[in-house]
Amino acid sequence: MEKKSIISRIIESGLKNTKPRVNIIDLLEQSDNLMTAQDIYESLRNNGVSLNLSTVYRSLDKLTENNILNKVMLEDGKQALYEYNHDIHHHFLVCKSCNKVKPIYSCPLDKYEKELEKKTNFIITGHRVEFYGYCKECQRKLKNNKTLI
Amino acid sequence: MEKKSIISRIIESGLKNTKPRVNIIDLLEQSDNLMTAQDIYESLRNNGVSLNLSTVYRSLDKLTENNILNKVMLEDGKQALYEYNHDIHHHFLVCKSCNKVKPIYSCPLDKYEKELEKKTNFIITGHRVEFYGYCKECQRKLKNNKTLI
DNA sequence: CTCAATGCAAACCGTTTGCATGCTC
DNA sequence: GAGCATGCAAACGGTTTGCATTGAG
Repeated sequence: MEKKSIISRIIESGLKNTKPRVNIIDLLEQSDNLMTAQDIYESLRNNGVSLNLSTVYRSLDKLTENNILNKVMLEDGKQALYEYNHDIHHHFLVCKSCNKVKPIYSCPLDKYEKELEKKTNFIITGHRVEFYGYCKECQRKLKNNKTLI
Repeated sequence: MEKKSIISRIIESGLKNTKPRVNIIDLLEQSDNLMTAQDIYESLRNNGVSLNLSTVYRSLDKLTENNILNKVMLEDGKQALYEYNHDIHHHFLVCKSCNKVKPIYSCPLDKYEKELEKKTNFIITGHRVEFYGYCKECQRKLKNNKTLI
């Protein structure tokens, strides 16, 4: 994505256009993986961008509030992950060995959600789905090591 | 559940039968709601059981490891919740207003999971699903207050 | 008697916050 | 120039850990 469109996305949200915000969005938009605040901080520092961890957290909060980014909490609950919000509904496939997280762009829950609303009298506004298992690479590694039960 | 069967469940797992463990299992088995470590700690204290928060955490760890309890991390990621493990596959319906968590004992994902395994070459060992929304009571309250957007 | 479990206090670690300074609009 | 954003350091809060003591098997 061009810097210009990143900047206009920030401004349209009513936020101020600052270097840390542009850099964070740019990084996440280009990243294949979800990243933690720490990941982002280190990655930017390593690329010569000087900024503070608390700025990263504050930026992530603002950008998540404004739907430019998504915040994701996986099962372990240790630390939050962030991704650029492409506005495409999706879920995740998480490898329990290497911890890689792959997005899945199909969702089996639409009909089920409607049924559930009727059954429970809830208004359902969203859902979260994750699949846990072992990716192809780790299956191979673990088979060789015989550590996969 | 009777104390006796709680104790035998502990012993069968190879753990030692101690008061904190029996009390924690007993409490969670009878609770309608998921509880945090802090909840458990306070509830037991209020019932005259003297024990330490770190004992609660250590017990919860051991009991979760041994599948007597389940540990659940919701979207906010603030604190872990625990439930007695009835060995029935289920998911949760979470009210974003009152934070109540209701188990749902149906699951729409079995077929989908198989498809996904083929498509992605993952071995899938489990999944997690939560629905977020507003429960009947909170819908009413919020409608009156006009604070539900 | 041995080893696992507990109590207590201190550490941990991801995240948040208060305050002075800087920068965007 | 006004008000939001940042840097820095300190606080927070849930959870974990080291160590001496207790208690189950």
